[in-house]
Amino acid sequence: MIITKAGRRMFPSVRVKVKDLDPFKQYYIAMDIIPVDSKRYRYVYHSSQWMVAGNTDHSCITPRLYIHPDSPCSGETWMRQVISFDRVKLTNNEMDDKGHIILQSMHKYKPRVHVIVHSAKLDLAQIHSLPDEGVKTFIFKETEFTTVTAYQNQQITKLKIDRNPFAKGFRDPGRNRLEKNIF
Amino acid sequence: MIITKAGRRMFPSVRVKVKDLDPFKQYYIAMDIIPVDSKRYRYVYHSSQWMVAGNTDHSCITPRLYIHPDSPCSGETWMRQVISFDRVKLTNNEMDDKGHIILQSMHKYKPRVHVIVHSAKLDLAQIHSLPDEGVKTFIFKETEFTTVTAYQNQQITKLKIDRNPFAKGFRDPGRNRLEKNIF
DNA sequence: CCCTTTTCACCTAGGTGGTAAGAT
DNA sequence: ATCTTACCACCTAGGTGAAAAGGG
Repeated sequence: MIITKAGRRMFPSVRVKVKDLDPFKQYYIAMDIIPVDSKRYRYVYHSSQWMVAGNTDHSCITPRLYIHPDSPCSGETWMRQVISFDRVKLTNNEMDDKGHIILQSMHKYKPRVHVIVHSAKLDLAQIHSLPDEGVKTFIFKETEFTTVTAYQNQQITKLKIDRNPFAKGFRDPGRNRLEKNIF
Repeated sequence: MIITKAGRRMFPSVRVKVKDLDPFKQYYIAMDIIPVDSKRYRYVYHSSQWMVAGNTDHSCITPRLYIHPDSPCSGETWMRQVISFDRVKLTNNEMDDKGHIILQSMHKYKPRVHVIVHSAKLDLAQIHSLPDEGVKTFIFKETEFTTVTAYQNQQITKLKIDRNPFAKGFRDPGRNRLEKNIF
């Protein structure tokens, strides 16, 4: 996943469905992203894989919480829709003041989804960390990813270009012909 | 104000500041638009004014409520910002299903702003009408306007073009030269 | 005749990876 | 040598009034 100073959307975006909420209770739904380990990685081109390239200490950093913009909302409404986190932005700027999720490049991460029971004390404009109770957290192994500032191999670049509507400008078939003719 | 079937933004947008809320209570803030009278108007070009052109019965129509997208939010947060209704859309389509505010063309209207105390029963996704209590309503005489499907005189057209960033394409000075040379 | 609808060029606003220069 | 930054062309997405066509 490319991360920049200004912030880039996470793509493909995390999308979930929820069940077994109380239809009449109010919930926040939120996402954060935590390190998979404390390793720094580098991509070894000739063997086409990520290799450990050192250690990092994530221990003192509390990950930022991204509250889904529909929050708070009734259980009934949440359960009726696919919940998409397509507007969350990732940044490598540790001083970010736009509320984006801050990550370090060349590290492995996994998103978490939190379902938070609304209580009178919670304010959408002020929640910056998870409350102590009333929270259920879910992770999905298949959503793990590695952060970069530029893609390291052409398979991932192609995948991104083919799937993301905003990258349609790079799908020009003439653009690929050159590469294909190399073979 | 131009209204269309698809819905157009209200411009200039209604912007308000609020004071004397309880900083720790939660509030919804909403807008609706009600008729100034039950008259239909037409614009008389040679006298440059709107004239009564018949009666209409608005009595059976409950105006649609536009909930400010930041709702619900704490009094403290509401008071700290200018509250702008720049995303509300107006339509002349009585069958509209996109939640836009429905108005009739060639009528006079005035926006109202409502400050609504949050109660456990209120759900952002389900409020479609004003609750019976816990509501304070404000009107501002200077926000009255007349609806049209095409502008009736060049002063208002010029005002709209000059102020709205999306109409910059019509500001081209060459465009006005033709009209000016008529005199 | 008067008002409405449809389509359009021309904007704002913002999301892509590429590329060359910069930084360490 | 390796990673990052700044800027770019090229997209998506959507908000303007103009103009011509439509409708009663």
